[in-house]
Amino acid sequence: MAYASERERLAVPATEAARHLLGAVLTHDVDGERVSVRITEVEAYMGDVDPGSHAFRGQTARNATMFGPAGHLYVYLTYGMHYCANVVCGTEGFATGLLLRAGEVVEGAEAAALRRGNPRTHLDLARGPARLAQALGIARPLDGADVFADPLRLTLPDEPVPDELVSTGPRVGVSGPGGTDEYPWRYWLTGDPTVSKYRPAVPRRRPAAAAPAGNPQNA
DNA sequence: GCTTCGATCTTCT
DNA sequence: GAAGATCGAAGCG
Repeated sequence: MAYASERERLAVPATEAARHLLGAVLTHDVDGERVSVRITEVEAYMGDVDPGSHAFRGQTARNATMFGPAGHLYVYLTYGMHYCANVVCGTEGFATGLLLRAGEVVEGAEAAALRRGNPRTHLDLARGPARLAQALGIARPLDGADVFADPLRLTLPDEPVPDELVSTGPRVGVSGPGGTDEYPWRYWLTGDPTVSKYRPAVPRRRPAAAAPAGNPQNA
């Protein structure tokens, strides 16, 4: 079936697979409640050569899925409260993947809005990696799931998106090497209204000094 | 409208 | 013990 060849289209470097994934539709079926998202923005992570990747320091229990075969979902919790989802690409063992950064809900918008709580507009339903995951109902138990098998279903476009419709740029939220335009590994559909706004990576400020000089408590 | 900050907890050093 | 592939609300102009 088409499934085998669709998986093969992801078994290439993430920078290439990105053009297959843009415009693709990811569906998640939870108890008959289906939400589908058309992917409009992705970010490539290139395994152990990529300082911005979770896999940079080698395989751990958390990122094991990234080291597996293409076409599986790597789901992780970030900042203690948000889930993000990657589609694993490339060759097994090389830990490359594409972070789903943004998309447009094309099916099940009501269910997605319910999960999201308080979206301002339809476009906000899946704009941003954590929002997209939440709209689709993706959480940790889906880590390692096959995107071509229940309860997920990824449908790639018949043909890769033409280059002229794809923009590239620096990655978002990645600090240090790998976050600059030295690695333009963020891809989006040019002009798509659901693409998340670019925010430069800034290290969070440390909490105010734990022991301020003038504090009497600090002896 | 844009900028800044707090929430919250897992994972790795 | 510290940082992190984020989001949303509050504050300010």
